[in-house]
Amino acid sequence: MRVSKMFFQTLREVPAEAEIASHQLMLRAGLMRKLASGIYSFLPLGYRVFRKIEQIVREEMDRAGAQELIMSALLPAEAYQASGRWEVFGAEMFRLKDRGGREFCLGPTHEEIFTDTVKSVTRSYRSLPLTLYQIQTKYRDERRPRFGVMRSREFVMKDAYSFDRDEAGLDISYKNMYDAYCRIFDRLGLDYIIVDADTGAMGGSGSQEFTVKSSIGESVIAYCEACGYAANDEKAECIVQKGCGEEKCEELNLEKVATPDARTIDELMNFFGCSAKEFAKTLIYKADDKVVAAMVRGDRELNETKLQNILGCIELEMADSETVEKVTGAAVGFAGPIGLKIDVIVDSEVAEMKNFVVGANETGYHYKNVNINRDFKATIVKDIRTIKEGDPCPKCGAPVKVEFGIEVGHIFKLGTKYSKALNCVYLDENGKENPMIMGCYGIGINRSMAAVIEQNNDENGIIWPIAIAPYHVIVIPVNTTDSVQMELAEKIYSELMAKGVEVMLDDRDERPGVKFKDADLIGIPIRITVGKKANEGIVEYKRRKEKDFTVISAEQAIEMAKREVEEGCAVK
RNA sequence: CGGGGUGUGGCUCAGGUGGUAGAGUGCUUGGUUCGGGACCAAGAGGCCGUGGGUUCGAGUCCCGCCACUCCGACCA
Repeated sequence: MRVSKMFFQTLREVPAEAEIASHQLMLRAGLMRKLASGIYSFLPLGYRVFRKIEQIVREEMDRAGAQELIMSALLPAEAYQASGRWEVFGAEMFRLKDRGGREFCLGPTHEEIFTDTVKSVTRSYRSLPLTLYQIQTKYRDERRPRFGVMRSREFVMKDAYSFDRDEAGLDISYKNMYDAYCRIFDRLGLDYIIVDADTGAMGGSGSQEFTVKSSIGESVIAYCEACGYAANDEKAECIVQKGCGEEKCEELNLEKVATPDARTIDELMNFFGCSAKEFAKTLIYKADDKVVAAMVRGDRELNETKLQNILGCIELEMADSETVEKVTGAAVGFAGPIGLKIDVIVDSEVAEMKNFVVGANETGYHYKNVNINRDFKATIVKDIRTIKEGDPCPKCGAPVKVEFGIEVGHIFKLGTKYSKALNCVYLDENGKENPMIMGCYGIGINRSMAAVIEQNNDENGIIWPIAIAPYHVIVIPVNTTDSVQMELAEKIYSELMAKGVEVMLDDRDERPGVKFKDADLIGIPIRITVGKKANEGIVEYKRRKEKDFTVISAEQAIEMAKREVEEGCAVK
């Protein structure tokens, strides 16, 4: 491609809307343009990268035996109503009606539609196992689109769905996808970690996230360097640290204390002059239509995902102050478990505490020396807190680390959630009907692209891995008015193309500085500069990721580039 | 959904106390340059987000709306 003819534009200044490196660079390098909040167009240069990522995903899916198809993004409501997700998705689903008033949505994900399709085609155990996939546009009306393409309202996802006869078959299909995902993210050049995750709105029995470590990531992961345990914060199990002597502690007499103006844990710490660990927070939640109380230690954060899973509710939110006052009979800030008439879910750590402080359900008062079982009863005792840096690893007990990550892939064991809801069954050898056992597997294409940039950039711009670079090589004649330079540049350009190398020729009548800056910004892995020594057939060969260049003959440069591209794109 | 901020050429931004628009960059043309975002000159490009109000007169003041953006949505 001749740069003079290319539809692209680089920006010298950082667009005001972009906060993070990948977003800034994608705009500055002219890979994409914003149309509206969370909605982007990909321009030719960006789309080339996009398609290469898609292609890697496609190759690995095919290699894993999955079959590609494509479904509409515009979907009738029925299948989602059957699975219950028409309600579950809530405001996040783009909904619309046709002229006849029938309801549709723009698909946020396609479990229901795949299930429905397989149901109508596949009847026999002989046809299983089966894995299908598509690379298709998804729509989610995000609460808050952010970070460019990292969290957008329209995005492309590779979604795959496996159908098996039994759990053992699912385990094999799942592992197969797991391995394919590792190959995909390896080929994309990403540094990632695989963590256990909650199944969330998808339902099912197990799931793992492929996460790229990054400070701007929105998922929180806890991992153990000692044993390799890794899970996201929604999932990471918390265990109770024993041996602090509480067990032997004598239970003191319950005492009601006037605590005017002390509502928050900070205020209470001041008032009582002790640490947050000696308080138990009582949080009032609305779980669908039911109101419940949940208790965690003063220094802990409640884990809403865990609580939601225990309660089995669809929606979970903190109760408003009106509800809190009605249920506790006190202003917000004085809730406690004693005398409450609603279910009380107690964190396993709180169940081990002795003589702690809770709200008295009376404005301006707290109880001290509270003890579980003597003073109140828990409806359920379970782990409902969020893991923190330094907490013991649930596998080996060593302190865990907590970091942020970008979720680029997610795999789930769905089980029969959708096949039962939509009656997707097969006949086994005995002619008996059984629901298919499903798995589903997603990769965000746009997000993966942004993640690669997050991990591969410097102050000058993007540094693409060769496998997904928009072009492999850029040839820069320093002076386009010099016919010797131009002739050599043209020769290198056409010879590289003849060898199957994707190459740009920066034939613009610009000063060399401008061309170098642009080449660095858009991150082309190999740069061949044709300058003063063109008359001797000598050029400069420079890699984007390295600081220095080497001076070699044009022939050597062509050979070297060809070899490097072959190596960089090779599939192991 | 709650709170804050911002809307002025493609991009980054100026425009006290009201008097119908500027700079830099980018773009076009000519010239001088030519190894890390050159210089000179001449141009093109804006119903100042939108609707209303105040006023002789609104980019500027008042009200509504919209869009974009940041923070929060774990406060007991």
